[in-house]
Amino acid sequence: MASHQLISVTSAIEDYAKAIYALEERAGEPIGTNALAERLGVTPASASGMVKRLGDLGLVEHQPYRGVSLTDAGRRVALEVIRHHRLLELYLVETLGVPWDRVHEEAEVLEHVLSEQLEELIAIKLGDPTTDPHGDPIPTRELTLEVVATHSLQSLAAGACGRFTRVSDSDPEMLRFLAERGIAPGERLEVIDKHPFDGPLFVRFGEQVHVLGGALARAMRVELDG
Amino acid sequence: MASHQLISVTSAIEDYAKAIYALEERAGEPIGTNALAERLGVTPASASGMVKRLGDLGLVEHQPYRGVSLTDAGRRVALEVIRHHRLLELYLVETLGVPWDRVHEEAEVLEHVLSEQLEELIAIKLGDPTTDPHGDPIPTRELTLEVVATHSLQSLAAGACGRFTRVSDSDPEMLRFLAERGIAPGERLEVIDKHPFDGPLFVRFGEQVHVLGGALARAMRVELDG
DNA sequence: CCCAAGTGTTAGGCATGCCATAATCCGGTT
DNA sequence: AACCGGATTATGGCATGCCTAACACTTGGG
Repeated sequence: MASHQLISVTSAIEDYAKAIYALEERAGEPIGTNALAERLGVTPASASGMVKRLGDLGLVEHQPYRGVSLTDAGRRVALEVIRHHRLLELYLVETLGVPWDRVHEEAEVLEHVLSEQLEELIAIKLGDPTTDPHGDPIPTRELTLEVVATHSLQSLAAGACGRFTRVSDSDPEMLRFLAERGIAPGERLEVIDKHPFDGPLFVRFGEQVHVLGGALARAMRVELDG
Repeated sequence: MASHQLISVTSAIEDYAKAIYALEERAGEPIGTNALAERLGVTPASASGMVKRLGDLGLVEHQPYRGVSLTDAGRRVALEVIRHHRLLELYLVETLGVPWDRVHEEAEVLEHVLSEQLEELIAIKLGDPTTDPHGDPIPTRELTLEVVATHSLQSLAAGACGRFTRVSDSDPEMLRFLAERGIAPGERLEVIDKHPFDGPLFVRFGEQVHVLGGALARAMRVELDG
Protein backbone atom coordinates (compact mmCIF):
# COMPACT_ATOMS: atom_id res chain seq x y z
CA MET A 1 0.00 0.00 0.00
CA ALA A 2 3.00 2.26 0.05
CA SER A 3 2.46 5.20 -2.21
CA HIS A 4 5.52 5.16 -4.38
CA GLN A 5 5.56 7.80 -7.10
CA LEU A 6 8.50 9.41 -5.34
CA ILE A 7 10.01 10.06 -8.73
CA SER A 8 8.33 11.66 -11.66
CA VAL A 9 6.42 9.64 -14.20
CA THR A 10 8.15 10.46 -17.46
CA SER A 11 6.82 10.10 -20.97
CA ALA A 12 8.86 6.97 -21.47
CA ILE A 13 7.38 5.42 -18.35
CA GLU A 14 3.91 6.27 -19.53
CA ASP A 15 4.69 4.64 -22.84
CA TYR A 16 5.87 1.50 -21.12
CA ALA A 17 2.73 1.41 -18.99
CA LYS A 18 0.59 1.83 -22.07
CA ALA A 19 2.42 -0.92 -23.91
CA ILE A 20 2.23 -3.34 -21.02
CA TYR A 21 -1.45 -2.58 -20.63
CA ALA A 22 -2.18 -3.26 -24.27
CA LEU A 23 -0.18 -6.46 -24.41
CA GLU A 24 -1.54 -7.72 -21.11
CA GLU A 25 -5.15 -7.09 -22.15
CA ARG A 26 -4.64 -9.09 -25.28
CA ALA A 27 -2.67 -11.92 -23.75
CA GLY A 28 -4.51 -12.19 -20.46
CA GLU A 29 -1.27 -13.01 -18.71
CA PRO A 30 1.99 -11.39 -17.66
CA ILE A 31 4.13 -10.08 -20.50
CA GLY A 32 7.62 -11.17 -21.37
CA THR A 33 10.18 -8.42 -21.55
CA ASN A 34 11.02 -9.58 -25.03
CA ALA A 35 7.56 -8.91 -26.35
CA LEU A 36 7.55 -5.60 -24.58
CA ALA A 37 10.90 -4.68 -26.06
CA GLU A 38 9.79 -5.53 -29.55
CA ARG A 39 6.62 -3.49 -29.22
CA LEU A 40 8.54 -0.47 -28.07
CA GLY A 41 11.35 -0.84 -30.53
CA VAL A 42 14.12 -1.23 -27.97
CA THR A 43 16.41 -4.07 -27.02
CA PRO A 44 15.30 -6.59 -24.43
CA ALA A 45 17.97 -5.30 -22.09
CA SER A 46 16.57 -1.80 -22.24
CA ALA A 47 13.08 -3.04 -21.57
CA SER A 48 14.38 -5.08 -18.67
CA GLY A 49 15.99 -2.02 -17.20
CA MET A 50 12.92 0.12 -17.55
CA VAL A 51 10.74 -2.61 -16.09
CA LYS A 52 12.92 -2.46 -13.03
CA ARG A 53 12.27 1.26 -12.77
CA LEU A 54 8.55 0.76 -13.15
CA GLY A 55 8.81 -1.83 -10.42
CA ASP A 56 10.57 0.62 -8.10
CA LEU A 57 7.76 3.08 -8.76
CA GLY A 58 5.23 0.45 -7.80
CA LEU A 59 3.68 0.43 -11.25
CA VAL A 60 4.36 -3.19 -12.14
CA GLU A 61 4.72 -6.56 -10.51
CA HIS A 62 7.76 -8.24 -11.89
CA GLN A 63 8.52 -11.88 -11.31
CA PRO A 64 11.92 -12.29 -12.95
CA TYR A 65 11.75 -14.75 -15.82
CA ARG A 66 7.99 -14.84 -15.34
CA GLY A 67 6.89 -11.63 -16.89
CA VAL A 68 5.51 -8.23 -16.00
CA SER A 69 2.02 -7.21 -15.06
CA LEU A 70 0.63 -3.85 -14.06
CA THR A 71 -0.28 -3.10 -10.48
CA ASP A 72 -3.40 -1.08 -9.78
CA ALA A 73 -1.28 2.03 -9.75
CA GLY A 74 0.30 1.05 -13.03
CA ARG A 75 -3.05 0.37 -14.59
CA ARG A 76 -4.18 3.81 -13.49
CA VAL A 77 -1.19 5.39 -15.18
CA ALA A 78 -1.89 3.49 -18.38
CA LEU A 79 -5.59 4.28 -18.37
CA GLU A 80 -4.94 7.91 -17.64
CA VAL A 81 -2.69 8.18 -20.66
CA ILE A 82 -5.12 6.23 -22.81
CA ARG A 83 -7.90 8.54 -21.70
CA HIS A 84 -5.78 11.51 -22.65
CA HIS A 85 -4.94 9.98 -25.98
CA ARG A 86 -8.46 9.13 -27.00
CA LEU A 87 -10.03 12.31 -25.72
CA LEU A 88 -7.44 14.25 -27.66
CA GLU A 89 -8.02 12.28 -30.83
CA LEU A 90 -11.73 12.93 -30.69
CA TYR A 91 -11.21 16.54 -29.76
CA LEU A 92 -8.78 17.19 -32.58
CA VAL A 93 -11.10 15.63 -35.12
CA GLU A 94 -14.28 17.26 -33.85
CA THR A 95 -13.08 20.70 -32.95
CA LEU A 96 -10.08 21.40 -35.09
CA GLY A 97 -10.79 19.22 -38.06
CA VAL A 98 -7.50 17.38 -37.98
CA PRO A 99 -7.60 14.66 -40.63
CA TRP A 100 -8.57 11.28 -39.32
CA ASP A 101 -5.27 9.67 -40.19
CA ARG A 102 -3.12 12.31 -38.52
CA VAL A 103 -4.69 12.60 -35.11
CA HIS A 104 -2.85 9.61 -33.75
CA GLU A 105 0.62 11.05 -33.94
CA GLU A 106 -0.56 14.41 -32.61
CA ALA A 107 -2.23 12.72 -29.67
CA GLU A 108 0.81 10.57 -29.11
CA VAL A 109 2.73 13.69 -28.16
CA LEU A 110 0.06 15.70 -26.42
CA GLU A 111 -1.15 12.84 -24.23
CA HIS A 112 1.95 13.19 -22.10
CA VAL A 113 1.58 16.88 -21.37
CA LEU A 114 -2.17 17.30 -21.05
CA SER A 115 -3.05 18.70 -17.64
CA GLU A 116 -5.93 17.38 -15.60
CA GLN A 117 -7.50 20.79 -16.01
CA LEU A 118 -7.57 20.63 -19.77
CA GLU A 119 -8.52 16.98 -19.81
CA GLU A 120 -11.58 17.84 -17.80
CA LEU A 121 -12.54 20.81 -19.92
CA ILE A 122 -12.14 18.79 -23.09
CA ALA A 123 -14.22 15.95 -21.71
CA ILE A 124 -17.01 18.35 -20.78
CA LYS A 125 -16.84 20.12 -24.12
CA LEU A 126 -17.24 16.79 -25.87
CA GLY A 127 -20.06 15.71 -23.58
CA ASP A 128 -18.17 12.91 -21.84
CA PRO A 129 -17.78 10.76 -24.92
CA THR A 130 -17.35 7.02 -24.68
CA THR A 131 -15.45 6.27 -27.86
CA ASP A 132 -12.79 7.98 -29.93
CA PRO A 133 -12.89 8.50 -33.70
CA HIS A 134 -11.55 5.00 -34.33
CA GLY A 135 -14.20 3.46 -32.15
CA ASP A 136 -11.84 2.72 -29.29
CA PRO A 137 -13.50 3.13 -25.91
CA ILE A 138 -12.44 6.07 -23.76
CA PRO A 139 -11.71 5.29 -20.11
CA THR A 140 -14.05 7.13 -17.78
CA ARG A 141 -13.03 9.86 -15.40
CA GLU A 142 -12.75 7.15 -12.76
CA LEU A 143 -10.50 5.21 -15.11
CA THR A 144 -12.75 2.28 -15.74
CA LEU A 145 -12.90 0.86 -19.21
CA GLU A 146 -15.77 -1.15 -20.52
CA VAL A 147 -14.57 -4.03 -22.60
CA VAL A 148 -16.91 -5.08 -25.37
CA ALA A 149 -16.36 -8.41 -27.04
CA THR A 150 -15.50 -7.86 -30.68
CA HIS A 151 -14.40 -10.07 -33.53
CA SER A 152 -11.93 -9.42 -36.26
CA LEU A 153 -13.77 -8.83 -39.51
CA GLN A 154 -11.55 -11.43 -41.12
CA SER A 155 -12.84 -14.07 -38.75
CA LEU A 156 -16.47 -13.67 -39.77
CA ALA A 157 -18.38 -15.91 -42.14
CA ALA A 158 -20.87 -14.99 -44.83
CA GLY A 159 -24.18 -13.92 -43.36
CA ALA A 160 -22.73 -12.31 -40.26
CA CYS A 161 -24.33 -9.02 -39.23
CA GLY A 162 -23.04 -6.48 -36.78
CA ARG A 163 -21.54 -3.08 -36.20
CA PHE A 164 -18.08 -2.02 -37.26
CA THR A 165 -16.82 -0.67 -33.95
CA ARG A 166 -13.14 0.05 -34.23
CA VAL A 167 -9.89 -0.16 -36.08
CA SER A 168 -6.34 0.24 -34.94
CA ASP A 169 -5.45 3.92 -34.87
CA SER A 170 -1.80 3.54 -35.53
CA ASP A 171 -1.80 2.86 -39.25
CA PRO A 172 -2.51 6.03 -41.21
CA GLU A 173 -2.63 4.10 -44.47
CA MET A 174 -5.54 1.99 -43.33
CA LEU A 175 -7.35 5.00 -41.97
CA ARG A 176 -6.96 6.89 -45.21
CA PHE A 177 -8.08 3.87 -47.19
CA LEU A 178 -11.24 3.52 -45.15
CA ALA A 179 -11.93 7.24 -45.07
CA GLU A 180 -11.72 7.42 -48.86
CA ARG A 181 -14.45 4.81 -49.08
CA GLY A 182 -16.60 6.47 -46.48
CA ILE A 183 -16.29 3.67 -43.98
CA ALA A 184 -16.21 4.83 -40.36
CA PRO A 185 -16.63 3.15 -36.99
CA GLY A 186 -20.20 2.89 -35.81
CA GLU A 187 -21.69 1.78 -39.11
CA ARG A 188 -23.67 -1.42 -39.44
CA LEU A 189 -22.44 -4.06 -41.80
CA GLU A 190 -23.31 -7.41 -43.26
CA VAL A 191 -20.90 -9.97 -44.62
CA ILE A 192 -22.33 -10.89 -48.01
CA ASP A 193 -19.71 -13.37 -49.04
CA LYS A 194 -16.26 -14.55 -48.26
CA HIS A 195 -13.75 -16.21 -50.48
CA PRO A 196 -12.21 -19.43 -49.28
CA PHE A 197 -8.68 -19.93 -47.98
CA ASP A 198 -8.91 -16.96 -45.64
CA GLY A 199 -9.65 -14.78 -48.63
CA PRO A 200 -11.26 -11.36 -48.92
CA LEU A 201 -14.77 -10.55 -47.72
CA PHE A 202 -17.59 -8.83 -49.49
CA VAL A 203 -19.13 -6.55 -46.94
CA ARG A 204 -22.17 -4.33 -47.22
CA PHE A 205 -22.16 -0.94 -45.49
CA GLY A 206 -25.51 0.72 -46.12
CA GLU A 207 -26.01 0.40 -49.86
CA GLN A 208 -22.37 -0.02 -50.76
CA VAL A 209 -20.61 -3.35 -50.92
CA HIS A 210 -16.87 -3.25 -50.34
CA VAL A 211 -14.24 -5.91 -50.76
CA LEU A 212 -11.99 -6.10 -47.75
CA GLY A 213 -9.23 -8.52 -46.94
CA GLY A 214 -5.69 -8.97 -45.73
CA ALA A 215 -4.30 -7.06 -42.81
CA LEU A 216 -7.10 -4.53 -43.09
CA ALA A 217 -9.85 -7.05 -42.45
CA ARG A 218 -7.83 -8.40 -39.56
CA ALA A 219 -7.47 -4.93 -38.00
CA MET A 220 -11.16 -4.09 -38.24
CA ARG A 221 -13.20 -5.11 -35.22
CA VAL A 222 -16.87 -5.97 -35.36
CA GLU A 223 -19.47 -6.22 -32.62
CA LEU A 224 -21.81 -9.00 -33.68
CA ASP A 225 -25.59 -8.85 -33.37
CA GLY A 226 -27.21 -10.83 -30.62
CA MET B 1 24.40 31.28 -44.14
CA ALA B 2 25.08 27.76 -43.03
CA SER B 3 21.95 26.08 -41.81
CA HIS B 4 22.90 24.92 -38.38
CA GLN B 5 20.06 23.23 -36.50
CA LEU B 6 22.00 19.99 -36.65
CA ILE B 7 20.85 19.29 -33.14
CA SER B 8 17.33 19.47 -31.91
CA VAL B 9 15.88 22.65 -30.49
CA THR B 10 14.85 21.61 -27.01
CA SER B 11 12.34 23.27 -24.73
CA ALA B 12 15.14 24.81 -22.73
CA ILE B 13 16.66 26.32 -25.83
CA GLU B 14 13.32 27.74 -26.83
CA ASP B 15 12.99 29.25 -23.37
CA TYR B 16 16.39 30.86 -23.67
CA ALA B 17 15.51 32.27 -27.08
CA LYS B 18 12.27 33.64 -25.69
CA ALA B 19 14.02 35.24 -22.75
CA ILE B 20 16.75 36.80 -24.86
CA TYR B 21 14.14 38.12 -27.24
CA ALA B 22 12.14 39.73 -24.46
CA LEU B 23 15.14 41.31 -22.78
CA GLU B 24 16.66 42.47 -26.03
CA GLU B 25 13.44 44.11 -27.15
CA ARG B 26 13.23 46.04 -23.94
CA ALA B 27 16.87 46.99 -23.72
CA GLY B 28 17.54 47.62 -27.37
CA GLU B 29 21.02 46.20 -27.01
CA PRO B 30 22.79 42.90 -26.41
CA ILE B 31 21.95 41.19 -23.17
CA GLY B 32 24.34 40.33 -20.38
CA THR B 33 24.41 36.72 -19.36
CA ASN B 34 23.79 37.83 -15.81
CA ALA B 35 20.46 39.40 -16.64
CA LEU B 36 19.57 36.38 -18.70
CA ALA B 37 20.47 34.05 -15.86
CA GLU B 38 18.39 35.99 -13.38
CA ARG B 39 15.39 36.00 -15.67
CA LEU B 40 15.58 32.26 -16.15
CA GLY B 41 16.32 31.48 -12.53
CA VAL B 42 19.69 29.82 -13.15
CA THR B 43 23.24 30.72 -12.28
CA PRO B 44 25.27 32.93 -14.61
CA ALA B 45 27.52 29.98 -15.36
CA SER B 46 24.59 27.92 -16.55
CA ALA B 47 23.35 30.71 -18.73
CA SER B 48 26.83 31.15 -20.13
CA GLY B 49 26.94 27.48 -21.02
CA MET B 50 23.58 27.48 -22.69
CA VAL B 51 24.43 30.63 -24.62
CA LYS B 52 27.36 28.75 -26.03
CA ARG B 53 25.00 26.03 -27.20
CA LEU B 54 22.68 28.56 -28.79
CA GLY B 55 25.72 30.01 -30.50
CA ASP B 56 26.69 26.62 -31.89
CA LEU B 57 23.19 26.28 -33.24
CA GLY B 58 23.47 29.64 -34.92
CA LEU B 59 20.70 31.14 -32.88
CA VAL B 60 22.67 33.88 -31.17
CA GLU B 61 25.62 36.13 -31.77
CA HIS B 62 27.79 36.09 -28.72
CA GLN B 63 30.63 38.50 -28.19
CA PRO B 64 32.19 37.21 -24.99
CA TYR B 65 31.98 39.81 -22.24
CA ARG B 66 29.86 41.92 -24.56
CA GLY B 67 26.50 40.27 -24.44
CA VAL B 68 24.18 38.10 -26.49
CA SER B 69 21.83 39.00 -29.29
CA LEU B 70 19.62 36.82 -31.42
CA THR B 71 20.48 36.06 -35.00
CA ASP B 72 17.70 35.98 -37.56
CA ALA B 73 17.37 32.26 -36.99
CA GLY B 74 17.23 32.80 -33.25
CA ARG B 75 14.62 35.48 -33.60
CA ARG B 76 12.56 33.09 -35.68
CA VAL B 77 12.76 30.46 -32.97
CA ALA B 78 11.68 32.98 -30.36
CA LEU B 79 8.83 34.37 -32.43
CA GLU B 80 7.65 30.91 -33.32
CA VAL B 81 7.38 29.99 -29.66
CA ILE B 82 5.76 33.29 -28.81
CA ARG B 83 3.26 32.74 -31.60
CA HIS B 84 2.51 29.31 -30.21
CA HIS B 85 2.15 30.69 -26.71
CA ARG B 86 -0.20 33.50 -27.57
CA LEU B 87 -2.30 31.53 -30.00
CA LEU B 88 -2.69 28.87 -27.36
CA GLU B 89 -3.65 31.36 -24.70
CA LEU B 90 -6.33 32.83 -26.86
CA TYR B 91 -7.50 29.43 -27.99
CA LEU B 92 -7.74 28.06 -24.47
CA VAL B 93 -9.74 31.05 -23.30
CA GLU B 94 -12.03 31.25 -26.30
CA THR B 95 -12.67 27.63 -27.01
CA LEU B 96 -12.21 25.77 -23.78
CA GLY B 97 -13.03 28.45 -21.30
CA VAL B 98 -9.82 28.13 -19.33
CA PRO B 99 -9.78 30.89 -16.70
CA TRP B 100 -7.87 33.96 -17.72
CA ASP B 101 -5.32 33.60 -14.97
CA ARG B 102 -4.49 29.99 -15.72
CA VAL B 103 -3.89 30.02 -19.44
CA HIS B 104 -0.34 31.22 -19.07
CA GLU B 105 1.03 28.16 -17.36
CA GLU B 106 -0.87 25.83 -19.66
CA ALA B 107 0.49 27.62 -22.70
CA GLU B 108 3.95 27.60 -21.19
CA VAL B 109 3.97 23.83 -21.52
CA LEU B 110 2.05 23.36 -24.73
CA GLU B 111 3.97 25.97 -26.69
CA HIS B 112 6.91 23.60 -26.89
CA VAL B 113 5.02 20.66 -28.33
CA LEU B 114 2.52 22.32 -30.63
CA SER B 115 2.97 21.05 -34.18
CA GLU B 116 2.89 23.36 -37.16
CA GLN B 117 -0.22 21.50 -38.24
CA LEU B 118 -2.14 22.34 -35.12
CA GLU B 119 -0.78 25.84 -34.94
CA GLU B 120 -2.19 26.47 -38.38
CA LEU B 121 -5.57 24.94 -37.63
CA ILE B 122 -5.86 26.92 -34.43
CA ALA B 123 -4.94 30.15 -36.17
CA ILE B 124 -7.57 29.54 -38.81
CA LYS B 125 -10.17 28.61 -36.25
CA LEU B 126 -9.53 31.86 -34.42
CA GLY B 127 -9.57 33.88 -37.63
CA ASP B 128 -5.89 34.82 -37.61
CA PRO B 129 -6.08 36.92 -34.47
CA THR B 130 -3.61 39.70 -33.78
CA THR B 131 -3.61 39.83 -30.01
CA ASP B 132 -3.89 37.33 -27.19
CA PRO B 133 -6.22 37.63 -24.18
CA HIS B 134 -3.77 39.85 -22.34
CA GLY B 135 -3.49 42.20 -25.28
CA ASP B 136 -0.06 40.99 -26.31
CA PRO B 137 0.39 40.98 -30.08
CA ILE B 138 0.60 37.61 -31.81
CA PRO B 139 3.39 37.21 -34.36
CA THR B 140 2.08 36.57 -37.84
CA ARG B 141 2.48 33.36 -39.76
CA GLU B 142 5.54 34.93 -41.36
CA LEU B 143 6.85 35.71 -37.89
CA THR B 144 6.65 39.45 -38.03
CA LEU B 145 5.52 41.30 -34.96
CA GLU B 146 4.08 44.76 -34.98
CA VAL B 147 5.35 46.78 -32.11
CA VAL B 148 2.98 49.40 -30.78
CA ALA B 149 4.30 52.09 -28.48
CA THR B 150 2.67 51.81 -25.10
CA HIS B 151 3.12 53.49 -21.77
CA SER B 152 2.93 52.08 -18.30
CA LEU B 153 -0.29 53.20 -16.65
CA GLN B 154 1.75 54.36 -13.70
CA SER B 155 3.63 56.81 -15.90
CA LEU B 156 0.52 58.68 -17.00
CA ALA B 157 -0.71 61.97 -15.62
CA ALA B 158 -4.24 63.08 -14.84
CA GLY B 159 -6.20 63.79 -17.98
CA ALA B 160 -4.55 61.14 -20.09
CA CYS B 161 -6.87 59.15 -22.35
CA GLY B 162 -6.17 55.94 -24.18
CA ARG B 163 -6.77 52.27 -24.49
CA PHE B 164 -5.68 49.66 -21.99
CA THR B 165 -3.89 47.27 -24.34
CA ARG B 166 -2.02 44.72 -22.34
CA VAL B 167 -0.78 43.42 -19.04
CA SER B 168 1.92 40.96 -18.20
CA ASP B 169 0.51 37.46 -18.46
CA SER B 170 2.77 35.87 -15.93
CA ASP B 171 1.18 37.04 -12.69
CA PRO B 172 -2.08 35.19 -11.99
CA GLU B 173 -2.82 37.40 -8.98
CA MET B 174 -2.94 40.51 -11.08
CA LEU B 175 -5.06 38.85 -13.70
CA ARG B 176 -7.55 37.66 -11.13
CA PHE B 177 -7.65 41.06 -9.51
CA LEU B 178 -8.43 42.74 -12.81
CA ALA B 179 -10.90 40.10 -13.89
CA GLU B 180 -12.83 40.49 -10.65
CA ARG B 181 -13.28 44.16 -11.43
CA GLY B 182 -14.23 43.55 -15.01
CA ILE B 183 -11.17 45.22 -16.44
CA ALA B 184 -9.87 43.60 -19.61
CA PRO B 185 -7.45 44.62 -22.37
CA GLY B 186 -9.02 46.61 -25.18
CA GLU B 187 -11.08 48.90 -22.99
CA ARG B 188 -10.78 52.65 -23.17
CA LEU B 189 -9.73 54.52 -20.09
CA GLU B 190 -9.20 58.00 -18.75
CA VAL B 191 -6.93 58.96 -15.92
CA ILE B 192 -9.10 61.10 -13.66
CA ASP B 193 -6.58 61.85 -11.00
CA LYS B 194 -3.27 60.77 -9.66
CA HIS B 195 -1.89 61.11 -6.19
CA PRO B 196 1.53 62.66 -5.82
CA PHE B 197 4.75 60.87 -4.96
CA ASP B 198 4.18 58.19 -7.58
CA GLY B 199 0.94 57.35 -5.85
CA PRO B 200 -2.16 55.53 -7.05
CA LEU B 201 -4.26 56.59 -10.02
CA PHE B 202 -7.98 57.07 -10.31
CA VAL B 203 -8.90 55.61 -13.65
CA ARG B 204 -12.24 55.57 -15.38
CA PHE B 205 -13.21 52.49 -17.41
CA GLY B 206 -16.64 53.10 -18.94
CA GLU B 207 -18.73 54.32 -16.03
CA GLN B 208 -16.62 52.81 -13.29
CA VAL B 209 -13.72 54.54 -11.65
CA HIS B 210 -11.04 52.28 -10.20
CA VAL B 211 -8.09 53.05 -8.00
CA LEU B 212 -4.94 51.45 -9.31
CA GLY B 213 -1.38 51.72 -8.11
CA GLY B 214 1.78 49.94 -7.21
CA ALA B 215 3.15 47.09 -9.26
CA LEU B 216 -0.22 46.64 -10.92
CA ALA B 217 -0.26 50.10 -12.45
CA ARG B 218 3.30 49.56 -13.57
CA ALA B 219 2.41 46.29 -15.30
CA MET B 220 -0.56 47.69 -17.17
CA ARG B 221 0.26 49.09 -20.60
CA VAL B 222 -1.71 51.87 -22.24
CA GLU B 223 -1.83 53.04 -25.85
CA LEU B 224 -2.35 56.77 -25.68
CA ASP B 225 -4.72 58.68 -27.93
CA GLY B 226 -3.22 60.66 -30.77
C1' DC C 1 47.09 54.91 -14.53
C1' DC C 2 45.94 51.24 -11.84
C1' DC C 3 43.24 48.32 -9.24
C1' DA C 4 38.83 46.97 -7.04
C1' DA C 5 34.23 45.68 -7.97
C1' DG C 6 31.36 43.79 -10.73
C1' DT C 7 30.42 41.08 -14.66
C1' DG C 8 31.51 36.85 -17.59
C1' DT C 9 33.66 32.63 -18.55
C1' DT C 10 35.82 28.08 -18.13
C1' DA C 11 36.61 23.76 -15.88
C1' DG C 12 34.90 20.04 -13.62
C1' DG C 13 31.13 17.51 -11.73
C1' DC C 14 26.66 15.69 -10.69
C1' DA C 15 21.96 13.97 -11.54
C1' DT C 16 18.66 12.27 -14.61
C1' DG C 17 16.97 9.70 -18.41
C1' DC C 18 17.19 6.36 -21.70
C1' DC C 19 19.31 3.33 -24.57
C1' DA C 20 23.06 -0.12 -26.18
C1' DT C 21 26.45 -4.21 -26.14
C1' DA C 22 28.29 -8.11 -24.06
C1' DA C 23 28.25 -11.58 -20.96
C1' DT C 24 25.89 -14.32 -17.82
C1' DC C 25 22.15 -16.61 -15.94
C1' DC C 26 17.64 -19.15 -15.48
C1' DG C 27 14.36 -22.79 -16.56
C1' DG C 28 11.97 -25.85 -19.05
C1' DT C 29 12.47 -29.25 -22.67
C1' DT C 30 14.53 -32.96 -24.94
C1' DA D 1 22.26 -33.52 -18.22
C1' DA D 2 22.82 -30.50 -21.71
C1' DC D 3 20.98 -27.13 -24.40
C1' DC D 4 18.44 -23.18 -26.20
C1' DG D 5 16.03 -19.25 -25.94
C1' DG D 6 14.46 -15.84 -23.08
C1' DA D 7 15.81 -12.68 -19.25
C1' DT D 8 18.97 -10.27 -16.50
C1' DT D 9 23.04 -7.88 -14.98
C1' DA D 10 27.04 -5.18 -15.66
C1' DT D 11 28.94 -1.59 -17.92
C1' DG D 12 29.00 2.28 -20.56
C1' DG D 13 27.57 5.91 -23.86
C1' DC D 14 25.27 9.99 -24.95
C1' DA D 15 22.46 14.00 -24.25
C1' DT D 16 20.45 17.60 -21.19
C1' DG D 17 20.97 20.91 -18.09
C1' DC D 18 22.12 22.41 -13.84
C1' DC D 19 25.68 23.54 -10.09
C1' DT D 20 30.16 25.32 -7.56
C1' DA D 21 34.62 27.10 -7.71
C1' DA D 22 38.11 29.29 -9.80
C1' DC D 23 39.70 32.30 -13.10
C1' DA D 24 39.38 36.36 -16.68
C1' DC D 25 37.83 40.40 -18.50
C1' DT D 26 36.10 45.38 -18.39
C1' DT D 27 35.50 49.56 -16.49
C1' DG D 28 35.22 53.48 -13.57
C1' DG D 29 36.80 55.92 -9.48
C1' DG D 30 40.61 57.35 -6.98
